[in-house]
Amino acid sequence: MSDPGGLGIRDFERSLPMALLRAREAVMRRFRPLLAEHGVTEQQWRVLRALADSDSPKTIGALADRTLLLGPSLSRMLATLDERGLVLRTPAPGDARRTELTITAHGRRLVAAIAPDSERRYRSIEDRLEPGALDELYRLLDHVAAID
Amino acid sequence: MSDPGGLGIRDFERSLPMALLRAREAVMRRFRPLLAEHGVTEQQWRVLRALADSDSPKTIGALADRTLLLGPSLSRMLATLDERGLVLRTPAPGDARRTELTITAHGRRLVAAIAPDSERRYRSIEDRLEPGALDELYRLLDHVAAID
DNA sequence: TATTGTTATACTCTATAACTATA
DNA sequence: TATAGTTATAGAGTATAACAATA
Repeated sequence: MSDPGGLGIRDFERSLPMALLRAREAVMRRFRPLLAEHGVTEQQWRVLRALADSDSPKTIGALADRTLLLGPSLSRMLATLDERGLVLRTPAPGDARRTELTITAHGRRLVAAIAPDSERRYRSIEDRLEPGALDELYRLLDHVAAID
Repeated sequence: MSDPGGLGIRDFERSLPMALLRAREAVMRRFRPLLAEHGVTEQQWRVLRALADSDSPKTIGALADRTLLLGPSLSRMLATLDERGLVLRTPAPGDARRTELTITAHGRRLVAAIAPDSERRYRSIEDRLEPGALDELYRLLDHVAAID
């Protein structure tokens, strides 16, 4: 059924946003309980992961691009994470408009505490797919992400 | 860089939820302006598409599964769509607990009005990918969605 | 008792605009 | 004037629990 209602629109099952969302939901259903146990939201986890990823401090703008969060959302979230001692906000040397963000030792410990269970769940997903499926999936997703 | 911070967690770029989100964002960036022009949110569009897809009425529960929305969110949203004359809520014959939902003629006209532009944008995405990439992507996404 | 849906509540995120400080 | 970030505000969605009606 390629045009079920005769409305000139593709089948709902053939909607790329829906297919991406469904896959993401299936994955996140396995990770959300873990994040909840440690008191972090999905978006906060994105921020902590992005900061833990490298040792170089990041500006808020760079972090917003990387985590797909908007400036105002990030701004408030970072204040919360700062209060919890998970991140550090310092004025950028050389440009006082910028804020540099680094993850604290406490923040790193939180990431490290979640990591083993996270990797275990990740592998259980990988094990249910054909060999090489994830590599191919990443490749295609990167292509789609690069369209604009 | 497979374990950049030495925290036992995979690189942020190798996070499946992030890769799925990035791809979805790239796609949605092209569709959101169109939906906004017609005064529907992303989630409302999901509901209208799901209802337009078949002629058989759907219960709220079935619709929630299909659109990946929660009951309470759907409940309020359907009240709004009903007020706008886009959907119809009727008690299910035989089981008064259930509500059956159908898209109205007005709703179908809205879907049909958005469809051509939507399909055009969809094809422009398809054109930027390798031939067959979308078919393969759907196949892999379906596998991931089926893990639970 | 279990199921279907609604209402209540609190929280978070999205989105845009206005504003401050700095460049 | 442009840029980086914050604050303000409105709106929408997420998530859980409590509730009513029906099965």
